[in-house]
Amino acid sequence: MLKPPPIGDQELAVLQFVTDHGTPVTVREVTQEWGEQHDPPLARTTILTMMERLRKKNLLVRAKSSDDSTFQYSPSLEKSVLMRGLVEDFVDKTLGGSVSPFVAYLADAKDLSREEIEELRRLVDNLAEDAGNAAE
Amino acid sequence: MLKPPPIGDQELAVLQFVTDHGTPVTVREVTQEWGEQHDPPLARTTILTMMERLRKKNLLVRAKSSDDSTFQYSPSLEKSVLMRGLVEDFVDKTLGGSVSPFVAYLADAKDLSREEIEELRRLVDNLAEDAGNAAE
DNA sequence: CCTTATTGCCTACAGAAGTCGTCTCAGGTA
DNA sequence: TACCTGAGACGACTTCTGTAGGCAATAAGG
Repeated sequence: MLKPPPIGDQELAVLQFVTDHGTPVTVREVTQEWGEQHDPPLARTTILTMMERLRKKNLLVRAKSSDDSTFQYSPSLEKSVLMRGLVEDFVDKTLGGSVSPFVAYLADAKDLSREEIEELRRLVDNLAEDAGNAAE
Repeated sequence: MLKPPPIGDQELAVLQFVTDHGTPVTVREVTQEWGEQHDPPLARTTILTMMERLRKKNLLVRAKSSDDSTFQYSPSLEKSVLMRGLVEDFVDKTLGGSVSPFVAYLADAKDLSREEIEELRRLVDNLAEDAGNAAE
């Protein structure tokens, strides 16, 4: 798992759609529910191509529908895992492994909900605790 | 400034190098101090191309060196501003505006240094404070 | 059986990114 | 002056992404 293949922006968007959809989807569904309500609507084949490319990258899997007529695509990773990978990648590659810029950004560019802040705080507490234990 | 042109990974790496360098740099310096210690060392012209492309994107500026023989490149954005832009972009585009995935990532992918944790805590405290004030 | 819509596959093409080779020009220096 | 060198400009080639047209097989109707 040394080299997660890079994903294009649009590819990612499709992947997110499929992932968020919950149940397996067909190309047509993605086209209609996602691609068509786009500034220039995306052609069915465009979606298909992207989904196939995602499949090559092992981010989607597909299986024949029950009536054996079309393919149903599903994400091969759980959303949380996917997200984590994305974040990890970003932190590594763009932020050079340091997480502070991320939080610094949050600190003055975003207005987080109270819950989010609370979550962050809890998280940091956990972090500190773990680090403390690990250091023993 | 609605549309910051996308930056390639390698381009970004160069930009980071220049930004972190502090003082203006020449193409040769970047080549020697950064490009050459790469798995396949990067040719001078490669660096030059990337730096010029970055200049087209207004992320680098250049000026003749004092002896008027070469160009000195400097970042056109401060590091913090650059970082923030990158993070903002990522949060928007990839995380769909939500920070929770980031938090989730931290929650179990971390090995943060003690200093980093400290910094995080400080930031979170600030966050909470600001939110409190802003909520008035 | 012939026609038409649907699905999947294959191919293509333009634009960005990554990587360089080559050309040219300003300076030195023998 | 003739030649070598460092620096920048250009152009070229490759891969990846985004987008899609066309074709073949299959299902659905007459």
